[in-house]
Amino acid sequence: MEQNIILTVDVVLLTLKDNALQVVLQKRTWDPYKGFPALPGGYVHTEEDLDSLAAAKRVLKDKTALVSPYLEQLYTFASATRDPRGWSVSISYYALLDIETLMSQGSDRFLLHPVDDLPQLPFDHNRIIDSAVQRLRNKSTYSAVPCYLLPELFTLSDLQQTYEKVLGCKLDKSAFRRKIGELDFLDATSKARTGVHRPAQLYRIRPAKNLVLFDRTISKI
Amino acid sequence: MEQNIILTVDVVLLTLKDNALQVVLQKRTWDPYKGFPALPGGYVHTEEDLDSLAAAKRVLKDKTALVSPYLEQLYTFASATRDPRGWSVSISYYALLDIETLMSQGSDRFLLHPVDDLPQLPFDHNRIIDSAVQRLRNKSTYSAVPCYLLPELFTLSDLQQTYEKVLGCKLDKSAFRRKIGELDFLDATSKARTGVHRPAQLYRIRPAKNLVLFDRTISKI
DNA sequence: TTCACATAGTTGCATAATGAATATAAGTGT
DNA sequence: ACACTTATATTCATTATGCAACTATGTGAA
Repeated sequence: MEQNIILTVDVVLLTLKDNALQVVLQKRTWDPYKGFPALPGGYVHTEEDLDSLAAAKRVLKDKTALVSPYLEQLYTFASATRDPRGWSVSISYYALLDIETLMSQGSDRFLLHPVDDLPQLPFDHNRIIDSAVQRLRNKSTYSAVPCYLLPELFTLSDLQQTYEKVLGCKLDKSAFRRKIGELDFLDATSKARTGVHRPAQLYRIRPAKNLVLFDRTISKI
Repeated sequence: MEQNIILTVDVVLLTLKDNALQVVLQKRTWDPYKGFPALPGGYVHTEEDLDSLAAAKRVLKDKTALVSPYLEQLYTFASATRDPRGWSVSISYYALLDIETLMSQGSDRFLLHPVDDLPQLPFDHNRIIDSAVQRLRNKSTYSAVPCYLLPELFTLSDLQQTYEKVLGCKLDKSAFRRKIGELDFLDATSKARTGVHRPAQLYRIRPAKNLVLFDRTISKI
C-alpha cells in the first residue's frame, strides 16, 4: 500500500546552563526551513537503522558528535499537517547531558537556547520541546532522572541544585539528603571535591537496569 | 527519499474480567499471519487520518465497533525486524473499557485473553501487550487510571477492587477511602446501588483536562 | 416484627514519615 | 588562631499513614 509518509526521528537534547534548562538546536541545512534553527533530527535510514532507538542515536551523533547517557522515547508526533512535504512522523526522543561534556564539543556545531524563551521553530518543534520539558520536569518529581544532567561524579549539593533548577523551586537540604539517602541509588566514591569550604563527597549514580522511581514525589510547594 | 516503510497503529484494548486483566484480540484477515489472533491494528490511511490518534480511534472502531473513554499513546515500536514485510512502525496505543460496555458488542467480533497467559502472537504483539500492561499497572500506583476500567457509575468498593485486581495486592479499606477522598477527583451522584447489604453510593470520575496524579504512590506491599 | 449477617462508611490511635530548625565538622582566607 | 561558609548530621514538632474498631444500613430468615 502506497502511504507516502515521511519517517523521521527528532532528539530534544537538554542540558542545564545559567540556572536554566537549555535545548540544543541546529541550523537546518536543507529545505524546508533551510537556515532556521531546529531540533537535531533526520530521516530513518531503513537500510542502516535497525530500530528507531538506533536511528535516534545515529542522528544525535551525526548532527552533534555527542552520545547521551540518557535517551528516552518521548512521543510520536504523526500527522498530515506538521510538515509541508506531506504526512509525516517524528518518533521523538529526549536526551540529557551535562553542560561540560556538551561544551567539550565545538560549540559551533549547535546553538543552545533556554527552553522557557524559544523562538518560533520549524514544524512542530516548539511543541516537541515543550513536551520534553514537561516530561523532564514531571519525571524529576518522582525519579532520579536529573542525575543525567550532571557529570559522572557530583556532590549532593550539585544534585539538589539540579533538582531545584529543573523543578523551579527550593528544596530543604536535610529533607532532600535524607530522601536521597533512603532511595539508595547513588554510590559514594572515595573522592571529594575540595574548595573554599568543607570538602563535599562525590557520588555517581548506581548503574541500574531501570530508572529509580520514588514512592512519593518531591514536593514542589 | 525512498523509505519503504510500513506505518501502522495498534491498539491494546484492556478490560477486567474474572478478576484479571484481559486484552482484546482478533483473528487477522490478511497475510502475514492470516487467521492468527492479534491486536486490532492497521495501516495509517494518510488520506483519511489527520494524525495518529485519529488513526488509532478509527482502527479501534473499525475493528471492534468500540469507542474507548481512555486512549493513550503507549510507545512506538519501529524496527527492521518486527514485520516480515519490511521496516515497519507501529504507533501503539492502549485503551481501557469496562467489561459490560465491551460485551454489549457482539462477542464474535473479538477474543478476550488474560494478559498473564497469552499465546505466541504475531509480530511483536506479545511485547506490545506486556508494555501496555506494565504501563497500566505502574500508572495505577500513582493515578486514577483504573477508573476507566469501570462503568460510568461505580462505587468506592468497585474502585478499590479494580485497583486491587490491576495492582495484584490487597488494599486497606479505610486508607484507600481516605486517599481517594483527599484526591478529590470523583463526583458523588445522588444515586446508590442497592443490594443485599447497605446501599453503596455511586460515583463518577470528574471530567478533567488531565489525568489526576498522586503525590504518593499506592503501596503494593 | 426482630434479629443475624454482610457490606458500606467513619472514627480513632499508634506508628512512621516529613518539614525544617539546629548542631557539628571541615575546609580556606585573613 | 579565628571567622566564615559550606557540608553533613541530629533532633523535634507536626503531619501522614496503617489498620483496628466502631457505627450505619440494607436484606433475608425465623
